[in-house]
Amino acid sequence: MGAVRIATWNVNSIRSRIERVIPWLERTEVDVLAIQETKTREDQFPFFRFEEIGYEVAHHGLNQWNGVAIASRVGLSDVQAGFAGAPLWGEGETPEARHLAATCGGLRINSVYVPNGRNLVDPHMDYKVEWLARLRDAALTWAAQGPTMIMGDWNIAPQDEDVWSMEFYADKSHVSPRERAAFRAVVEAGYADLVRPLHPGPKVYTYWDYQQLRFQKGRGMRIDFILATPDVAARVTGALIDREERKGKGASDHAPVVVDLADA
DNA sequence: ATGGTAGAAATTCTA
Repeated sequence: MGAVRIATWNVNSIRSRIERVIPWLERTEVDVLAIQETKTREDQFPFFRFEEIGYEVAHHGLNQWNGVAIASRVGLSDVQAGFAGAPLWGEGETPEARHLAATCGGLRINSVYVPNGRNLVDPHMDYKVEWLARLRDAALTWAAQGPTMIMGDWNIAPQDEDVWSMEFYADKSHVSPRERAAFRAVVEAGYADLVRPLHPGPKVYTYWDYQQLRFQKGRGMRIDFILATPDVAARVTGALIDREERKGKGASDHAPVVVDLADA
């Protein structure tokens, strides 16, 4: 496989964002895009818009919440929705669309949308930590099977420098020791952060709340990550957090994160 | 001025 450009992007509704996503794909020449928060059922996903510009798409969406997809122009096979052991949500044991895997260009691509813990004492926080623990178990298996990438919205800021104010987040979700330990455990299952070495902080963010002019004020969080096994990490030739896509009317609250990989 | 932003769907939930 030759050089490839891989990206992840929480689009916050694929239907409301499609007129940004399609031109962005064409402009940036991304070969594989992992998408999170499609917020749509299968029958409402705009498959044709991707197909008409040369991408195959796999999507996993159950309702108006969550939803993950992978678009690829370097092949897309062995699609798997959900990983083995993934917990169900709540008393109702509701399945949620938070993981999709496919093989693209010789790489095993995992698009993940980690649950939002909401706050430190919410039941969603226990669910989040459990979900990450089970992801870690799956990730350990994947790392032994071949070149693997796990990318998406992790809803965790692993380091203090990954938020605009630790004082603001001190008693909130995303920065707690539990969440950070759960993220670190996935990394320690055999993965590297492909972007941080090229774009160290502080003040490097991938998400800015829509409220309070957070983007304009530079008040963001780094919560979207591309992790990969060492064989993939050794191929990285460049990385970009595309802040331009956070600008203007109709932007997602997340920026796309992009890496370039050299020939295998 | 008791709000604030955005999206999906249904009069509220999620982030």
